[in-house]
Amino acid sequence: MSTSSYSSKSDFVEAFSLKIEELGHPRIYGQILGWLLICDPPHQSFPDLMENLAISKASVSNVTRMLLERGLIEKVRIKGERQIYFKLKEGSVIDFMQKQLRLALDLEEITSRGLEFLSKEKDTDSKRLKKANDFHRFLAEQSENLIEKYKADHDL
Amino acid sequence: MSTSSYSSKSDFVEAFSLKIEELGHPRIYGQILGWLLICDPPHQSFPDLMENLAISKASVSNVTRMLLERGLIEKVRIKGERQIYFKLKEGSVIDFMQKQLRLALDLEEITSRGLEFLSKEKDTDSKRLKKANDFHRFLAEQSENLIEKYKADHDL
DNA sequence: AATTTAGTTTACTCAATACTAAACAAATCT
DNA sequence: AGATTTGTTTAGTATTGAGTAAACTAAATT
Repeated sequence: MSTSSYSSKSDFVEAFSLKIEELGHPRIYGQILGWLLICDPPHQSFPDLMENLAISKASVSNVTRMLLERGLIEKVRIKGERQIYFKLKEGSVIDFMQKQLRLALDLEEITSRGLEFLSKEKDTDSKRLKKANDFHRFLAEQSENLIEKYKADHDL
Repeated sequence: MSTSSYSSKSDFVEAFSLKIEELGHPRIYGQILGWLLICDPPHQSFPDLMENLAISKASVSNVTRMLLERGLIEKVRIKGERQIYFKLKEGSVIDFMQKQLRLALDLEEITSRGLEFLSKEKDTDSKRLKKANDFHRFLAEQSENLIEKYKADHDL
């Protein structure tokens, strides 16, 4: 499987945003993140984003707000300029994936409560759920460790 | 945060399916998986699923087909009975999460191709993308290791 | 063979949401 | 103050997909 590379920045942005979209985010969410990974300069204005991604002003406004709230991008102000610029926040890639890994933690909690209920009911077969709970706890703990280890080793 | 447990099996199923739904699956997808984790007996017929989950026959047919294709459930036949039964496949919980972890691998590949393109273009700043690629490769490798370790230690 | 049972497929409805255009608000410049 | 630039909010369109009822197919029982 030789990784045939992209033939434009747009190609990368599309592939990247498609993957992000699969996770349930709006298309433009991934487009902006992807673009901010490779654009030059690293900070981009409203018109920059509108032109390069072919999206409306309203979309830039709405989606940048989402990304700001989630702490994935930040505003940049430049002296003497009226426009807002946006750039990726340091560590945003890690934060993004860390959020994904919360799934294991959530499922651990849900299965844990399920087990608690089953025990009250003296339910015959809690084996399946117990296995699931074990696995999710393991995964939640270990993946958290992974991130911490990475952060420690790779300075931010 | 004391985990106040559920007060019915349905409560568990709803909580579980809601979390699965967040991942982009249909509601019923998670409902069936959740129910098959706690139902008694572990194998369930069309009417079982229709009644306990309050869903239509068509939905049972469609969603069980999806789950079968993905290898998360399997058919059970009982001698002298015409009905099909479904049960969770052994290891389905692990398989499910392993699929989630593919995200890191996919993003590693996408960022890798992006870097390849940037290098051809002699792009000034590939620092952001390189960092992202590093991180995703780390995560893909390590999380794969985690699963393997778990499988080795916990016999299936 | 005819009828009942079991499951699939088709066609439709309904709800959610992404995205945008246009109206609006706020701030800066002349 | 008036005009222009910059960004937000509102209201509307359009697409997508989940879920179901009903029609259909296949198999087994009488």
